[in-house]
Amino acid sequence: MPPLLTAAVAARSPRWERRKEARPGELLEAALELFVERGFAATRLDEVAARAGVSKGTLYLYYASKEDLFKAVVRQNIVPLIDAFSRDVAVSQAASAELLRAFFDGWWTRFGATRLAGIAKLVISEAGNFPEMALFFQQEVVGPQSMLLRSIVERGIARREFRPIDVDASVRLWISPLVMRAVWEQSIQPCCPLDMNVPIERYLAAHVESVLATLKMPQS
Amino acid sequence: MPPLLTAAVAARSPRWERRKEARPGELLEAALELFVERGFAATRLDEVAARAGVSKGTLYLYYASKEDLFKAVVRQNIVPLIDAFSRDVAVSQAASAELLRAFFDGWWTRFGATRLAGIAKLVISEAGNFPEMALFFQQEVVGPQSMLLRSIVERGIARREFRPIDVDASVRLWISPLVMRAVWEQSIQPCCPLDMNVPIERYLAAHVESVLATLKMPQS
Amino acid sequence: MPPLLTAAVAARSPRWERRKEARPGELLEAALELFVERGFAATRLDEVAARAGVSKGTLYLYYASKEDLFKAVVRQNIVPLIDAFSRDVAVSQAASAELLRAFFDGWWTRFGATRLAGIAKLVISEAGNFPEMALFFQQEVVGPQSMLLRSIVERGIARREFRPIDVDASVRLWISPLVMRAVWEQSIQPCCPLDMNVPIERYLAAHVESVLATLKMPQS
Amino acid sequence: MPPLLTAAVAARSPRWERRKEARPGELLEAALELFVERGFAATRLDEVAARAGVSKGTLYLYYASKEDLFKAVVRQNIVPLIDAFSRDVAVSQAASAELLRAFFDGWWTRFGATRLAGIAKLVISEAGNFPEMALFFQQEVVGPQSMLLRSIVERGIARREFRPIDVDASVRLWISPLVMRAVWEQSIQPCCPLDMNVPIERYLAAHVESVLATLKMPQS
DNA sequence: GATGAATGAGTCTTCATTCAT
DNA sequence: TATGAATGAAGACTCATTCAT
Repeated sequence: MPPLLTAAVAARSPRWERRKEARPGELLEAALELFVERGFAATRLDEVAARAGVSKGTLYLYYASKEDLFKAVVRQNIVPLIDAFSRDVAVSQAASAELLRAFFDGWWTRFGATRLAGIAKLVISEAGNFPEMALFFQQEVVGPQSMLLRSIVERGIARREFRPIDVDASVRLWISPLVMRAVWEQSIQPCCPLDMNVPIERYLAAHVESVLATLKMPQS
Repeated sequence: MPPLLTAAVAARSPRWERRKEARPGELLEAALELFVERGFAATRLDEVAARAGVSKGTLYLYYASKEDLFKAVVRQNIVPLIDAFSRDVAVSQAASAELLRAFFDGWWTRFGATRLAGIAKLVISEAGNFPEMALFFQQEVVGPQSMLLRSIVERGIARREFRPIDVDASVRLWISPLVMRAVWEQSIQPCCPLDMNVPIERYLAAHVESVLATLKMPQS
Repeated sequence: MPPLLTAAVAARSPRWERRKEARPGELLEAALELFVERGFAATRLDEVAARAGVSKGTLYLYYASKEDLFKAVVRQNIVPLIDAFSRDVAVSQAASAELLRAFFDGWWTRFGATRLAGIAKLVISEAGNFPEMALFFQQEVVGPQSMLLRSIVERGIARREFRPIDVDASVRLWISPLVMRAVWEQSIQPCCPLDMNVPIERYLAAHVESVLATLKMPQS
Repeated sequence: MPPLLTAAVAARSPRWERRKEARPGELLEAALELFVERGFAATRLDEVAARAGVSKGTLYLYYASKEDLFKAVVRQNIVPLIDAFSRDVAVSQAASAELLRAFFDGWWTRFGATRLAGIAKLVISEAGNFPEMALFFQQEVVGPQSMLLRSIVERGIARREFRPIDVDASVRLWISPLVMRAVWEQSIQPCCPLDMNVPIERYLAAHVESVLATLKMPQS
């Protein structure tokens, strides 16, 4: 048997297999983009299927309905995000100020600059129509991240690196600029070509500076 | 004459009433609520009309299309807001720190706690489908308010009340928690009944404290 | 009392009265134009009323429905047409050839060049939706005119001015070019700006010539 | 197993069938009938779909809008008609009188007695709303046919078979009775059950006779 | 499994008709 | 009598969903 044929067969078969495996992911990818851009109702399944390179009927082999697809998009994109971040921060021995800086930089790198930004915008937009999603998002994403930031702040206060403050309020307060910036870049920003936004580095630097100034011990 | 008959006649409401003056406002009100709650596409004009107490056809006497209604909702609710605020703050003789506090409190009272919060959420959600609205919102609302905050900060720096900082970045940074909180209360919050959010007073207080800490002159 | 005021009052009042009398006619006029131009369904009562200078509600004071208006338009424009023409021709002492020429010229002047042309186009177009109108038109307009033409031809044959022919067929045949031309000018012609149609005089002359050639006695 | 069951199973027609090839034709057929009968505006797409045996939505798989369907109906039915006729007549070696007779007979057989008659009535009725269609019809149908008739007449004159006449006027004149009769049978005629129209053979015979009498050389 | 033709419920939009003024 | 705001039934069109191939 000619080696070339063997190779061709060998090469073709796995790709076919791989595509079949990859279908759900490709569909979720396409759906995410469109849902983020247009919202749930204005997204047509025709387009999702087309962007994923399959027919509309195929979509229904993987997801039972449009709602189903929406929920899968949100869930599948959120779940992988709630893992590694906490661990990295929790085991650190660095100074609390450094931890804070790492938290904000890491948040942006791992979430704000990724598709989580789109998910956040999506969930905020469709919360009225999908309350479970909003709750899920709050519990699985916002809550844990707040806890993480809270733990850093509380560690700093316990260690007398930071002065005591209203932790509950501050945590929600200091998460906001990150989420807001992420959401902004997904919605308003693309519509304002003339608005030169501040570069993210300066934005983050100013944020860290502000947070640290607030936490600075009185005499130090 | 029997009182009952009188009552019956008085109670008999005509099949419809002629209220040309009041209609636009009632329709915009109803539309605003529904658009904010469900988004543009998921809002049915039947419902808008029903909530305004008119028939579907009447809606078209005042707005030529669903898009038209949407734009009217945004515009009519934004325009009245962009006036008085700046003037009040601009003429103040108070210390810059007090001005800042007034700005944040005022922002919440005049915007965050009003229907502008819903508009903001709406514009963010539908920016993909209505870029002009997003641009309009940025130019008429976000921009002017940023300018106002910026002018306060710069006044304080010029007067040596504040230390010099990255004004561009800080302004955007310090607006975020207000907008975020407003949007949050319109979307995620109502879906999370168990999440006891920090009261707005503590939230604002923490914000002002943080901002002032950042702006404090080194030795003072 | 100042004479000017008297004059003004005197002048206004009759005009007001006159207008009231004239309303139905003005409405029929406006309706005729629009019905001819766009057909029954595509004509909006808004426009009819506007063109007649009244409100839409006023229209209903004179005509109970759109169908009613349509029927009035057709009837009121047809009825005045079935009177004088026959008499003029019937009493003539002229040679039959001259009578024929007079018939065709008269037909064009009295019908083809008037609003009857529009009515004809209208009735033909809407016959499917208003069979009674079509029947009415046939009986009141087409039939009588055919009878008139037939009587002329038969008189000529009886007097040996014309040779005997298939009168039934010829009468219908020789009416056609007139009706066709009239309809054409109401529908296709306005859409073909580059098509230089033959002037009506040459068209009629050719028609009369053709008819007379057909009717000429063999040896004469 | 009971035969009845077998029959039932065999007879059970699926909820819908997949007949991509056949659909456009069936839809155009159904649409043509209804458009001719009722006009454009009064024809409902539901009915077109129902008559074609499909659902309303299916119609939109093939035609993007009602206007689109209308234009397709006109175009698809006209285009096939503008070809063979000219060739047949043009190559003939017969006497010009015979050619003329062939032209009129052929016109009726190929156009007047076919669905073109309905199209003509349709175009005349809707010219006000679809000027392009009217222009198209004039250019593709009326124009070419006039040219054909004109060429026959001019050939006869050139060969001294016919006497010289006003060709432009005569051509338009002599086409009219055919078009008129065709249109008549599509609109007024069906509404006048008592009107015994002249049979088409006598009508055509009288027409040919009239035309030939007009064209006869003086002394011959 | 994959396809895409077919479906039909759902929405926006129009407009003849009504009726309070 | 005249008005024009209000109505609601009707119709074009969309699109999530189904199913024969």
